[in-house]
Amino acid sequence: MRKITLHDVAKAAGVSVATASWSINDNEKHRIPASTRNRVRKIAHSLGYQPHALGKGLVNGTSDLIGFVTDDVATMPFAGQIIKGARDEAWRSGKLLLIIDTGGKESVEDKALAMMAEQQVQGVIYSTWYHRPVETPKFQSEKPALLVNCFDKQGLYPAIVPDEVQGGRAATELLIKAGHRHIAFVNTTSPSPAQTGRLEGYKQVLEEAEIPFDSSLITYVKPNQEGGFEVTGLLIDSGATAVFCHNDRVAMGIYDGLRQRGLSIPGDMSVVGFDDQMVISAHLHPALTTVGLPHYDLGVLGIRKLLRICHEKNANKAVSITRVKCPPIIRKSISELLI
Amino acid sequence: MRKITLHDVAKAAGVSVATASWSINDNEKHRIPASTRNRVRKIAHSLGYQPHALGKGLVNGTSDLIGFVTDDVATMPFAGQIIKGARDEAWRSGKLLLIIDTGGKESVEDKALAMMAEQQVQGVIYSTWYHRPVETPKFQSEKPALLVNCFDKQGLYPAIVPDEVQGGRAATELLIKAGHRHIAFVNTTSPSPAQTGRLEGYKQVLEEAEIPFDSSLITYVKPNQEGGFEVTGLLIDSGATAVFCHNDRVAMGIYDGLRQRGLSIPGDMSVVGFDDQMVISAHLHPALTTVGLPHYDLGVLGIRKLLRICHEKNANKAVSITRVKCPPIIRKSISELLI
DNA sequence: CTTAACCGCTTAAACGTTTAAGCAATTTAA
DNA sequence: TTAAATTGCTTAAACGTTTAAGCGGTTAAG
Repeated sequence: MRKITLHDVAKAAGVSVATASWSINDNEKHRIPASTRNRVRKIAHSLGYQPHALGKGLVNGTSDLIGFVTDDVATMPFAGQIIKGARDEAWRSGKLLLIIDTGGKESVEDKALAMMAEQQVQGVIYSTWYHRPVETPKFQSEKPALLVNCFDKQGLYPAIVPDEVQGGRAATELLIKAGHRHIAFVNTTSPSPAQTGRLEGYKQVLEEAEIPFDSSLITYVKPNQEGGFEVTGLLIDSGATAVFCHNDRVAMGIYDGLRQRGLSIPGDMSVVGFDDQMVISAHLHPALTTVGLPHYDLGVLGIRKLLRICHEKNANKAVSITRVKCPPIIRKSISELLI
Repeated sequence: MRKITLHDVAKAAGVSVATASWSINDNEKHRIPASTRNRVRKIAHSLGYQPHALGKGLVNGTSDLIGFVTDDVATMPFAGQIIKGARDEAWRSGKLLLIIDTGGKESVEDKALAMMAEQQVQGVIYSTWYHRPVETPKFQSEKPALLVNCFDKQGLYPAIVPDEVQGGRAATELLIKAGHRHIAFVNTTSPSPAQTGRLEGYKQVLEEAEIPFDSSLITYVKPNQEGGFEVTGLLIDSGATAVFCHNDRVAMGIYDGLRQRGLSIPGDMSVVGFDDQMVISAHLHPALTTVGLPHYDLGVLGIRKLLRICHEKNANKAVSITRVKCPPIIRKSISELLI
């Protein structure tokens, strides 16, 4: 049984292919009377007609695919939310995501961008699993492109990233509002927008609360469980009643460290994480109060902006960085301090 | 600047499009003398010619995309390895993965399968984030299809799944070899191939070691941290010296429970997990010995099998389920028992 | 010396769609 | 009553490839 083409539908309906095409798609220039349109549609459906994306794409000059190049979907799993957001938003416009993860290899990345161009994608989104500056990707076509969860050092493309400063503020505010005044900050040793942005937010809020900045409350560790575990001693010695951790994994390590010393959370120490890495944060004892990364929204906004650029021919060339809010997630790891 | 087509290349090289096409692709039926071929290729390259996947696909009757439909990439992150494996193997044959995750919604799934058909994919892989039986997906074309990490209840399609029985054996053997005789098994309450398979493996190994099966050592809990935490009491009372946990999250809960009672791992209790969920298992104190799921391999084998089916026209219709080994991952949570 | 095979290439059809241009019949405007 | 506009459609070109068929010219076989 051969595949049903538009031709078959047209013949069955006793009209030309042109009429069939206009009937099935709502072309605004060529209005077809409802009677014909419905008849053709009914016949198309009864024959089991399925449009042929390749034929369509060939004449339109573009497929209905949107390229999504990322360094690694799988490794840092919670970043998969970016894809989810992008997929949902793309879906709403009838577009499909063509995802390639490159494993961070530049050769793969170049090939990936070339393949996207070959596929005649509508545009390309370039995304990373953690927020960072990147070398400008070598987009292989003149199609629109933008960066999500990263930004190119030369500032040639629009970018959408989490607002690290606001995130740092949110975390610190949670502790301040609970009455804490001696708030340690366990930062990461890896230079990144997160490292500087969250610290900046922390400082801002302290200043606004008129708490003098005390650099002995700031420590730098590897951003994982081991880092948190090892810094616990210093943390206790510092006299802090609360700690803002660079991320949930560090917080998890500190949980371990405190428990090993017989200290309780939040009784002896209030803890705030960052990232809202569900597998961890929601299931620690007690559940961890943290700040989420707006991954889903990054994806949604990325596609939305990309499609907007696709549609406006008169390219609004204002290349800008959009910062998206990081929401505080309140659970059980902060104690209200009596003042 | 218009896009360079094969036509442009042909004209520049002073040959026909046919010759250009044969020169650029290595067609085995039509050999073109090396001199011509190299000349054309050089010109194509210097003009910056990029093949047009849509034109190609239209005449070939298929795109170079492979459909990958999954219920949820993002939620259960470690399953992203399936995609990684699939992507790597597809890449080796110059194919691209067209991934759609449906969020488990049937309406989305049906639409997704329809869209894959529209895109003229070479074939479709249907995958789930945990191993389970599924209703037979409504594949919308006669293209090859197969299931990965799941199998259809009617057995209409080939499937590739983890070997749960062997995994259960592997976990239990680790404990037996360390000298344990009283081995508890904290199973999940959710019915699944994992639930029955791992138990079966546990039983097999016990029997082979001539340890009588003791049903009081088997408990059933929700497969997460809370489940593990809550069962810790029972576990201690059972007199077991070791516990095989349905998964790493349960193990994490048991870590918490034991620690809260001042018991140590592996001194007071040896623990084996399942899944090798890196964020957890590699970073617990002590690092968790567990059994990995062969997600990456599932992906690789899935694509390999799919492409094989694509190529053999004389459809070898032997619809079979392939079971892939689950490797033990040895870390620090088992103590050698002196016998 | 004739016939057949081969070489290196060209011509042209085909894949399934969209859409500009055009045409006959009918309606509207003047 | 006639010209102009509108309606409802058709024809045919175009998108960028692949590939079957064919065509002169050379070489090999008999």
